[in-house]
Amino acid sequence: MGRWEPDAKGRLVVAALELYTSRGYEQTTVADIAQRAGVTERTFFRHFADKREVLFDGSGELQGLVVAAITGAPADLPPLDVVGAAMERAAELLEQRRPFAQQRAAAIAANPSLQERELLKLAALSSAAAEALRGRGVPEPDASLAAEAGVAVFKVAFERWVDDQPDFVACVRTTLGRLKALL
Amino acid sequence: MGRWEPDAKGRLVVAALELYTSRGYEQTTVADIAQRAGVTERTFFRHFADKREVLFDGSGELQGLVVAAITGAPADLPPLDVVGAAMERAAELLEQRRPFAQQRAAAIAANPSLQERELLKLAALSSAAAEALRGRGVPEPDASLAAEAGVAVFKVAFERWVDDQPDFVACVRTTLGRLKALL
DNA sequence: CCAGTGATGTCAGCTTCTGTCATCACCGTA
DNA sequence: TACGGTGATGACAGAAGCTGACATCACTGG
Repeated sequence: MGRWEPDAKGRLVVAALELYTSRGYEQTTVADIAQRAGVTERTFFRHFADKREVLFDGSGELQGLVVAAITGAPADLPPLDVVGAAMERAAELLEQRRPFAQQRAAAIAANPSLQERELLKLAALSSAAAEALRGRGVPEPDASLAAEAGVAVFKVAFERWVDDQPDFVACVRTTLGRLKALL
Repeated sequence: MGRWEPDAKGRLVVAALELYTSRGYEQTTVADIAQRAGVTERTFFRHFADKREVLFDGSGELQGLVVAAITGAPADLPPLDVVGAAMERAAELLEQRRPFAQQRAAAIAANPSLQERELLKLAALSSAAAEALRGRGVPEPDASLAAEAGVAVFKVAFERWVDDQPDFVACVRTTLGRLKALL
């Protein structure tokens, strides 16, 4: 055994989610989270840039998956379907952690500060997707529009998946279908 | 003349935008803004919920315009065109204040904290638009998707308008056209 | 002339977040 | 075995964001 218990970062994530859920984000101080995780407040800020970021540790991984899927998609697939297929890849990450994702989504839905951070992560995802589309030769503004539309599909599909639709890929497919039908 | 100079709120907005522009959002303290506006820090927080909100005072007005436009649109117009037409109504607000809007957009683009707040306002706009569409009988998930797509069009069109395309309505029209072509 | 109202000032205090230095188990190397 | 470097953590001070409580005082209506 080391000098400290291992995985301080993971303990901080769990502690934060528990406290955000039970007493709410605003009523939770970083000192509370740190104490529950068995570290000091200063250590929290070494692992996470701020009090919100503790719930968004996996966003980089998700973005990497999506970008790779866009880059590796068949060359003749239309932009919107490329992004749609890439969003389906997110299922691999999500389905494994369904209970965590649901509890996390509930905490975020309950607090505007956390919603802001979520929206920023989704905007970053959209920018990265647009960049990947441009790498495939899709011009502007089509790349940005397809990326934004894809993220919109993701948002709606994710909401349905959290709200008891068990198959995320199916959620994305039907949602994308509805979007296409709108025109 | 009253006990105090009138329009403290307006002076705070101007002072904040000037300071965010010249020395940056993070390097500006609320005390700086208040001093430049000739009030105390406490008065700043009476007019604005936090340091970011000072740049988003007009967002409620914009949302009201858009919702009214959706509610009052011709009954047979397809949802996406309803939202598109509503976004064009934003031109009335924007074209009047072009220099202000440009300087404000530059400040926001330079700082992630301000971007978060902007994204939250746009998400609120999207929610309100979806609600207005539902009021017209558009079912879910079509209402949310059309609203999200409309906001995506707004974002891209706004970016082009700020970047020297003088006619906002034209930006919305051509951007919406590109989106439709994607499907 | 006077009481009520509303915008502001003053001040104390909590929380978030940062900079800086100290500690000390672990690891590779001599 | 001894020893110096490394990296995660603790301890502490302090700036800045934000809130609650109370005081002030021009203005307003009666």
